[in-house]
Amino acid sequence: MKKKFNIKDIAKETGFSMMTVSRALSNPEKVSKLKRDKIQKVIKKRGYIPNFFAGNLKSGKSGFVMVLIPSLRTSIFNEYFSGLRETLEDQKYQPLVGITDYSLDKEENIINKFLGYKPEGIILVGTKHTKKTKEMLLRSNIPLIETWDINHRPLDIIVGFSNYEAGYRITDYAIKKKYKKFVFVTSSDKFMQREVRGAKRLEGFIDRMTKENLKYENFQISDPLDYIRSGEEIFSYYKKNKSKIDCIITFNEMTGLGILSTALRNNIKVPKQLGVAGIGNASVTDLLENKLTTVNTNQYLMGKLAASKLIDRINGVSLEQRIIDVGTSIVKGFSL
Amino acid sequence: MKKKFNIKDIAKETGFSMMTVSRALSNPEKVSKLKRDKIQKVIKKRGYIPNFFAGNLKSGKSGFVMVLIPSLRTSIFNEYFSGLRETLEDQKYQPLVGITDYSLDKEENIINKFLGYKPEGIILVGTKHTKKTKEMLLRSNIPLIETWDINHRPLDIIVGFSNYEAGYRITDYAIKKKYKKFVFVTSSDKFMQREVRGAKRLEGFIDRMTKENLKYENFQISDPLDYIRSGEEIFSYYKKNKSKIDCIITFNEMTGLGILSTALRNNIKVPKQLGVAGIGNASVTDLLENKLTTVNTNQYLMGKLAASKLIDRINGVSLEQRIIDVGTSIVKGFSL
DNA sequence: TTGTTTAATGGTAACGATAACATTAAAAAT
DNA sequence: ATTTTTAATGTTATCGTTACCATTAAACAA
Repeated sequence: MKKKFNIKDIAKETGFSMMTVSRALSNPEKVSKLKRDKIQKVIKKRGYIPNFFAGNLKSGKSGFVMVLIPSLRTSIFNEYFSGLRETLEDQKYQPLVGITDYSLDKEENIINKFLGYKPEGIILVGTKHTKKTKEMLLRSNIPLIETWDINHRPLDIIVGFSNYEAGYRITDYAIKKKYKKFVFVTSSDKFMQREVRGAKRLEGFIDRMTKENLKYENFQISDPLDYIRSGEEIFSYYKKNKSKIDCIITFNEMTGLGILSTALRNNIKVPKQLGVAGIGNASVTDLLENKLTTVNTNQYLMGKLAASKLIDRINGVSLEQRIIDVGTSIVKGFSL
Repeated sequence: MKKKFNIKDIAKETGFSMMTVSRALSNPEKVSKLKRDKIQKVIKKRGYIPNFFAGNLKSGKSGFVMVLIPSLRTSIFNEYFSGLRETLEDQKYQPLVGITDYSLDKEENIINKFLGYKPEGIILVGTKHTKKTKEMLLRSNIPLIETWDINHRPLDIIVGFSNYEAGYRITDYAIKKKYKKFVFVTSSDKFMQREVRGAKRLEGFIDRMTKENLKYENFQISDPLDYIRSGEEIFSYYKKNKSKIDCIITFNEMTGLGILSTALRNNIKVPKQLGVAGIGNASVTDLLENKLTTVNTNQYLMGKLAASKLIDRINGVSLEQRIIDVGTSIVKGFSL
């Protein structure tokens, strides 16, 4: 094994003490320029790489921020993650990324593991967590942001939007467009236990429907990650029940794109014959010729805001609000 | 500050030695069930969280794998990253994600920083790096995979495909479809210094063109990350030069989707009046009603393969091949 | 001049875990 | 009964930094 080169060796080679070398690295202004330069020269020449583990161990500061995301396989969370990452990076925090696959149990496991990296902050998606997750989080006493949803009892701070409102709003918009016969698409029950936010969107839809005294169906797709296939599933359901359906609203945007694209390919007249809308606006939503009508949930902003509130919190800045609503708004497309 | 609870405290509380506790955590089978259970009970009761930094420092093993990606803002790297991540996670490795924004200098900076986390492996996108990057990587002597490209002088191991071939192949396909007047879209020169892989795709295009004695143009978009706007830029160029263009090939898939969608929206008859093709197949490419013809570059497979080769390498498994080509293939859409 | 502040440096003791070796007791082999 | 092997545990010495406190010299003030 290669012999490691460390601060001690630099100290020996320069003749300075270890502390001076350590300071030259982390508090350069506390060391005379002369020594700093000599130290830098040796570092360059020998290719010294500091060991963060040692530093973190002693200082107790890791620079890590735990970032948990349901998935990065589809593009749903890309903008959100970019917002987070850019802001964290600007402030010299290193995101530690974990993928939960929409599973609260996986979330629990990852949190349990990641706490060992002594993150200085935590950013989660969703406000629903297992009991043990909550216990761990509270016990750890680490600044925490929950995102992508709103409730009135944040574990620490929430930066999100109301999924209920999103469902309600797009439904309201569709009703005003005179559609009468609705289908709301969610993932299968099995998956829905995970997809908490989808359930809230459905609730919003149902409430608006009920208010109008309209009937509706809830169609469930088998694999929410495969939106191409989902599109086909929904379409074949539509074909069988054409007379009973004039508007399809999906619980997320990728599924909306899936059914929209399939419908167009099958020469359905959208939005005349069939209205289609989704919820959420990953930037791909404006790609289709027949742009998807959807609900803007401000992912990028939400990411940026979540990160900056977290950093405020880490730095002990006092916050006026613990619940920050980034809001939702209709994105008018052509599909509805 | 909250008092920390560590192995020493568990040792005290159970009456066992620190080593027994340590073993109960990392080599449970080496500790009698009786003690293990008691230790587990205390851990649960007190919410003990191990400190990875301490462990890593002593053991020299971090469990980290450095994963550098040009961008996660668009969906181009989603599948690749998912492949990587899933495989790494299966083998208990924790990806440490860095975003380079397609910049070789940023890549250098991130590598320099991340080496401090003592990663056990490194996975990069691309085979072109700054001189200092190469020096650092070689000096570090850490198993390394380069991806998304092929050359014959790998720093360590390459798992990729030929971007030249991808450009050549889609052009060949387009020529066989009888298109004659080509535009190849890349990003602006400024950006192209970064977009090494785009340049190679262009080369492949040019070589195929030259062979056929066909003339062509190279149009450059201003912001490759904004494919909606790129679509409009390309389209307005097309409108001005309609008579001189019957086929547009873009250096990546998102830009291809951008121009395809804009063209359709403007009632251009694709593929009759205008052929459109991209290179690369993020799963969104099949979304459009008029599905994009493109080149499959096997991202998910490449990710999985890169990760598993890396792990082999970490484990000292001897490899027959240091250059692994995942290949490319035409994805027949309707746009060309 | 003498006392006081400031800047630059160094010595020592951790941070919290584990590798490596040592020990003991029990089980197996002769 | 004695030796050998195995399993379970403990002791000690770090891993590579930085916090903390001490020291020295120079700069400034009274």
